[in-house]
Amino acid sequence: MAYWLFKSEPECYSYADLERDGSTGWNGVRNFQARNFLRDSVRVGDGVLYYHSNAAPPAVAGIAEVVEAGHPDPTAFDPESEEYDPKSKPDAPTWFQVTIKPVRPVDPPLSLAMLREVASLAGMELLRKGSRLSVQPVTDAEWKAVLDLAGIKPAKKSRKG
DNA sequence: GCCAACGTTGGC
DNA sequence: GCCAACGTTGGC
Repeated sequence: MAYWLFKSEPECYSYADLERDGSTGWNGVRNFQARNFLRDSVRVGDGVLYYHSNAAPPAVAGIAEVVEAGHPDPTAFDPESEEYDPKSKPDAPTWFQVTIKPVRPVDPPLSLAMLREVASLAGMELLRKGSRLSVQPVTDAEWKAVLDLAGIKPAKKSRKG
């Protein structure tokens, strides 16, 4: 079980949009490092911090969960899509997506400014100067700290009976 | 709107 | 393989 942070501009696709849709393919990622995470590392059941970039304020707006691991991003094959990439072929896809579902909103959202004030998050990729990675790993400690700030109790581990 | 930081492209 | 030019990201 691993944790991730996914960025989305709320004008484009917000956490509320995810709740409305029930689940979504995280498509349109066109960065190789992020692609590698989606293709190789993100697993079913992983936790996702849903981050609103280019927002006022930029903030973690929700918690999501991975329901399908990496598979080809269909928008890359679609000439009608803005994300179309003719170099990506169905038999040799370049771009991948995972499918996520909403778990619960973070309300009020945890703003970037608030996260910067938390000592235990000082090493977080999101807070690194110049960080632009749209799919990034989150450590166990960072995940716990963020959920704690959001007032969310960690999910009970099923106890061996 | 500004601009720093970054990733990609392409000439050589 | 280098690196300048360019386009994009994303906070402010």
